[in-house]
Amino acid sequence: MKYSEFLKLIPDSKIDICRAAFLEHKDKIQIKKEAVVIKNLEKIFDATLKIGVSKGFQAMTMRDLSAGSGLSMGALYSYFSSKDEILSVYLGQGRKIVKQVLEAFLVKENDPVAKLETVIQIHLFLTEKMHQWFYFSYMEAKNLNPEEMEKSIQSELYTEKLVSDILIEGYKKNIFKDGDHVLGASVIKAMLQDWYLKRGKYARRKIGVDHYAQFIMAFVSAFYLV
Amino acid sequence: MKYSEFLKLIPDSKIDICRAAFLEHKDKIQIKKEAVVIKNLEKIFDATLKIGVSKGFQAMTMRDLSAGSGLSMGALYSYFSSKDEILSVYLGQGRKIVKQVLEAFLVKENDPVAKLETVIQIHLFLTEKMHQWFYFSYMEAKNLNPEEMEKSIQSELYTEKLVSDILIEGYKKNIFKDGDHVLGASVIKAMLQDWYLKRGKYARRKIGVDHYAQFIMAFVSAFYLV
DNA sequence: TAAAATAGAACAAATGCTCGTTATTTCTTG
DNA sequence: CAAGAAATAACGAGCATTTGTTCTATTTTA
Repeated sequence: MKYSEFLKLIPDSKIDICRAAFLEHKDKIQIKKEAVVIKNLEKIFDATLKIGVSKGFQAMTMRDLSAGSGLSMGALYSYFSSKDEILSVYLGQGRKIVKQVLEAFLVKENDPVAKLETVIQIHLFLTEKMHQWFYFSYMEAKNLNPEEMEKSIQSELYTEKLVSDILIEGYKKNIFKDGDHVLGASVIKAMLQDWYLKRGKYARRKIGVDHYAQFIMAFVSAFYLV
Repeated sequence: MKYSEFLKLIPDSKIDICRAAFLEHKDKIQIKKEAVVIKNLEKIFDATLKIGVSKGFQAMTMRDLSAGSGLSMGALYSYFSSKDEILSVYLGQGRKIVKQVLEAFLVKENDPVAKLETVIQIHLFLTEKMHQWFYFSYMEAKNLNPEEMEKSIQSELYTEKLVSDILIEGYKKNIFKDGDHVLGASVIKAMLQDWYLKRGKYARRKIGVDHYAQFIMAFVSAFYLV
């Protein structure tokens, strides 16, 4: 699959995140009308991402966010009860989308090689589409409270397990070589993460996501295909 | 080479960093006696690393640092003129050590395969020994001023170039396959970085640095060896 | 005892958050 | 369908606290 095809197949993640955040936090948000909430959550999350990526969440002040989102301090606090809550909710909702999309695409495949290619591609495509969110999530996870941080770690391990399960299945079907598949998955994950952690570098070198996906698949295949 | 052997071959990086920092900033540091400076720089850097890794440099206050290092606020400011300067100096000195050690080991090798193995091993061993420094450096680089940030990026690209040069040399000698060696080096770098970015995960799984180095070498060899 | 090093109170600026007020939208009623 | 009333949303100055930094007083060292 090409990235361009992928884009056509998935809904707009931005609005999804805002709608889901509203539904899940309806009781905490002091604003009642859905349309208003979604419109402003989008402003808040957009500004959080923009400022957060450029100077870090800790360094972002509520005044920065107010200026960036176009909402007053007071308005911000009628959507979220604290600065930290913005981070928690935003990262939490993003994680859900990631899980949903990955599973939706993986369920279509049966062959281990196709599954491996799919998980590599879709992970890269997702991180391409939401690259700022991923970068932000990676860099700011340590600023979350312990339980939210745990969720973040679990989310990482979940993706890794998707990969290691595929490797193990492939080995059992005599398609992949034997080996430490957990460590293998870990290393593959590292390569996938590099795509959004070093976005600027790859852009400067004019390496696109389709090319990167194909390269990673070749790299991994060389080691695992029998 | 094993990590245990590596450790015997290199001097204590902690004291090296402090001594180098003193020599280079003698004029800026208001304290005159070298022994005093080095003793206290070590306390300051240790505390910076400890607090910085756990809560991030931005969130670390000078009072945290004062408590953590056992020095008063006044004392801290007779070693550094600002909080940011601590970060700049510490990261800068660390980068120097990394460069020195990598080059010292690489110069001993001639064969591309041996060079590749060396750069993988030494990079991993260095990041094992200084893993907190590397993690801290990676996470806080974006909080540096533009010129220091540029140095940080250059330092990353330098390591990558070490790898890509080896791959290209190996290709010219018909030992390695053809391909996009810059992209290859980039991906190898990502795997190397994972070692210190996910230190906790590997520790929990009881995977040691020697085993990880051997795995990465096998992974890379499968793709590159003709 | 003079120089060097450290201490920690004091200061201005900045920060997260609150709360009384104002503006806007929606509903009610003659 | 007005126009007043009620509900909802947005505003932003102000509060207590915390922050990086400075400065003078004190202690330590040689």
